[in-house]
Amino acid sequence: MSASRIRVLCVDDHRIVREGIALIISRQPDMKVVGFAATGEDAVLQWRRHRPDITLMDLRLGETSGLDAIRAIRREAPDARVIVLTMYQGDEDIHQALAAGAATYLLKDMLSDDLIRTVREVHGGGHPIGAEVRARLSERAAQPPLTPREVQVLKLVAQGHRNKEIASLLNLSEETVPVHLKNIFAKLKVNERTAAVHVALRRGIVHIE
Amino acid sequence: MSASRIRVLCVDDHRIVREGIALIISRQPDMKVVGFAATGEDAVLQWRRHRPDITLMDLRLGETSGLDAIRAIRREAPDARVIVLTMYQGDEDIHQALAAGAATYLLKDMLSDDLIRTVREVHGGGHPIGAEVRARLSERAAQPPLTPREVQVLKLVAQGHRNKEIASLLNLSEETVPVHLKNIFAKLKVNERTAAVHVALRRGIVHIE
DNA sequence: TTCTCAATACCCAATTTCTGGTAGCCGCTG
DNA sequence: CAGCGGCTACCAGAAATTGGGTATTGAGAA
Repeated sequence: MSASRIRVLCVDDHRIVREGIALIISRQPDMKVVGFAATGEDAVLQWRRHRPDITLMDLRLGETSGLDAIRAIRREAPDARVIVLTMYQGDEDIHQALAAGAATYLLKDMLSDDLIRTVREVHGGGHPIGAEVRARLSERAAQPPLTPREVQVLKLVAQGHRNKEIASLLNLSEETVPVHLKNIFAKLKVNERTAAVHVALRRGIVHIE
Repeated sequence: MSASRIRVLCVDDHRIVREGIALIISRQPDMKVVGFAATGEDAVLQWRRHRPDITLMDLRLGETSGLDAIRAIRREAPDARVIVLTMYQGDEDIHQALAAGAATYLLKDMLSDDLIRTVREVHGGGHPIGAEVRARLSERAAQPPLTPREVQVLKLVAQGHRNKEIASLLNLSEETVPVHLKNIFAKLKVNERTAAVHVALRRGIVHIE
């Protein structure tokens, strides 16, 4: 065994995918998989235990969020190198992940050779951002961002709540919810709640489940 | 090389996943991957070309649907053995896939050993249905099914269209759309359109993109 | 054939949502 | 400190949705 293999932690909520990616990594002479995790909490625990050189992280891990795991890991070790590897290509997903400290963002529709190359580049300190991901980021930069409160309201709308229920859930006056919605509609360039939910789902601003 | 390896066609729109699954399959002495496809159309073409013993098929292949591919393949060869391997666990997804002729339905959150075992069982003519999948199916059996027209209306609602727009898109009177919605609400046990969309997304009755 | 069901269309009342304002409070920043 | 943005609250009219009916047509099953 060579002296300095790149040690990889593999985080994905689908066992088959974890095993497949592990096989791809393990075939490389200069890499090895040192641990697995299926949830955000477990990812942080495994990271502490193994202190990997690279963490391959999916977002949306069942109940928990890979985003929170990235933040927790980077808080403990600001130079930790996390590569997001996911199927979600919403501009908000991408922005949030990179803002949380991910070194780069990969879509699962990529060749394993490119994954391998990216692991080496990030291990060497690089931040290689693909063309498609870059394009999504600049799209997002051109859009007005929603405030935290607006996102909160939008999530409840996406779950099918009425304005009255949302007001009650957030301890707001019944008159305030429509105000937030008005601003949300303007920012998302729609004029009704179902359309707002549709746009928000596609952009990764809110998620199902 | 042994005389009769199980010949597998691997259909998934994510290259990394395709390669990972192919590695898992190829490690088995009695199996080999004979082809790949990333879209529904390509799946049918590759199936014709290779006539595999087993097709591992994801649903939701970008634009196109794995469901249509299953139907097309089974129409050409009613004894073709297709295993659905996907992350979607909506009861409607499962029901549609099995109704289209899939031999079984696997969730990606499974061990590779179980995948391997299932491939052998299906190749031997079995229809092994997992406990979780079976549970979802019986859930669905207890629900009143939506009619084709109702699904059509619901999809347009999920895209953010108003009743007036839906009526226009489907060449209906403006008065007919609310009737369909009333029936949809009753069947999904909700009382507003956003809640209906939420339920429909979780159950796999409609999809985003 | 009779019966059921999907699909269509119309009516009406109640409720909710949408759209336009104005305005106060608070925390942060230049 | 002055200004800005985020969050809150209220008002009011217009538009859309929701929930209660009834009824016709056509296709397919009993």
